[in-house]
Amino acid sequence: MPSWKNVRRSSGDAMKPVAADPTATPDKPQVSDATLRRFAGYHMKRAFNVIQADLNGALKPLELRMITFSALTLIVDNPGLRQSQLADALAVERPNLVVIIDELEGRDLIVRDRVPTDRRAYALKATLAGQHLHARALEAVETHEVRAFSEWDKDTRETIIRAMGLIHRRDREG
Amino acid sequence: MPSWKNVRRSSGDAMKPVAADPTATPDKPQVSDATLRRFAGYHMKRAFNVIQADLNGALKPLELRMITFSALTLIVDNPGLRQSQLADALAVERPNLVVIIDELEGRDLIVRDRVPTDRRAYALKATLAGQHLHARALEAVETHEVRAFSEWDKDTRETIIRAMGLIHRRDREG
DNA sequence: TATTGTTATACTCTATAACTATA
DNA sequence: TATAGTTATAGAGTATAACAATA
Repeated sequence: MPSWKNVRRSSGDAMKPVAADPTATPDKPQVSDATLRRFAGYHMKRAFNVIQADLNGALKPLELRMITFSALTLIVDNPGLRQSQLADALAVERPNLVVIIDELEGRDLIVRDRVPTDRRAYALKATLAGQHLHARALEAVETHEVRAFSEWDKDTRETIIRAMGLIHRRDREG
Repeated sequence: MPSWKNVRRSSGDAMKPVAADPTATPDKPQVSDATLRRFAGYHMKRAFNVIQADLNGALKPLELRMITFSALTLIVDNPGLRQSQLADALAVERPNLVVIIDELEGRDLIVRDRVPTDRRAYALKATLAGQHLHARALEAVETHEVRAFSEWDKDTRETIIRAMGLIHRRDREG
């Protein structure tokens, strides 16, 4: 008799419905995710949602989110960066970057300086306040990463970073 | 002289702005993501965006998305599943699941059967058409995974699945 | 009282077309 | 003609409060 646990699928019975066990306990039966669990994409989605929510929580006291933190970081590390370069580096569409920059500029964390040699473009620079907030945010994110990935040993962490890098580098270049 | 490449930060110079190199070539200078690159969360976000977009492309011919594919899979594997259980298994809020179920039901891929013993609840079951579409979708997703993760060797793939599993299981249970 | 499914709503993220001012 | 930044807009995804029917 099929049960909620250990449901397995093969090409042979793929079309045969597996009946729900009517004698299962009335309190929550186990839901089998045996099929989905085979896919790395499924695990990535689930894990990333947890990480992102958790990171945003860690940045909330500084009124930053993952994306505004990332933008601020790139501006601090690359003063004079233009919006189009930043959009490209963050893999964000230019129109969507505008509101992010507006937000950071409105809080006086960065400035939009005109580029004298190209009056269409802005050179983005962090203000002193922006640099200070960034330093605090960096600490918060570092603390978060240690906590969020505490179950991972060093090798696992390096494998993840290398493997994820392969994916988005291929997308960038291929 | 600081350049766009190889910008590194230490606590000592964290507050000192690194000037943009005004002599950099007018064509795209390199943007340093040295700081961000240290964080696993950053790599996960970038990689997951690529994978999700790619998977949705693979499912598009079947008019499914990642979330509708996942829902259909769980219903096929667990006939009689209730919406609240499915929402829980998918880590989706119940209100948001309603429209997903509406969509699958509207396409006659699943049915909402009343549960005789609890007239508040629905027992979700895949129709024959739903089972057929699911079998085709499963093939598409399997093909996609082989292609999407072609740079990963078997060990890497297993490490990812195990490591990601640790994150969302902790979230689920802790 | 508590739970199942639902409606309404809102906020974020993402994606595209079209405009302006410059080059 | 092409590019940088902008506006407007639309579609997903996600989250919460509150309701009707039922337990």
